[in-house]
Amino acid sequence: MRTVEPFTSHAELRRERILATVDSIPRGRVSTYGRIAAEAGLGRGARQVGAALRNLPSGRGVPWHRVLNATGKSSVDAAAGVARQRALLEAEGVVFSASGRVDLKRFGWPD
DNA sequence: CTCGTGACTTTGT
DNA sequence: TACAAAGCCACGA
Repeated sequence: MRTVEPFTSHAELRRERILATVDSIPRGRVSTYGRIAAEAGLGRGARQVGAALRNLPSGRGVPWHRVLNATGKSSVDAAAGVARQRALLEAEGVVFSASGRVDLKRFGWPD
């Protein structure tokens, strides 16, 4: 069969690379929007990473919860969302400080 | 082309 | 540690 790539916009390719990178974060580790952007070859496109995760197609199994901001905190707005993200990470062994932050020196990825 | 927006980041108090 | 301001970047009105 001829994998005829029916039209893949530049924006779509970029999004795929972002999701692929997020998907490569090991279980029990976390990364940041900025790092993901760099890893995916977006330079300073941290906000683009956030945008990609914001409208995630449910059920694709992307470990969105392993992405935190540069200070090690959740950037998800709704309190319920923050709690869900934290629960998922704690279930993998990630530890949160009293101020609700994750030590990136210890759980950050890539090392 | 200019403006406003946003799961961001860096810098300066 | 916390907050504000400015920087940054793709998008869409």
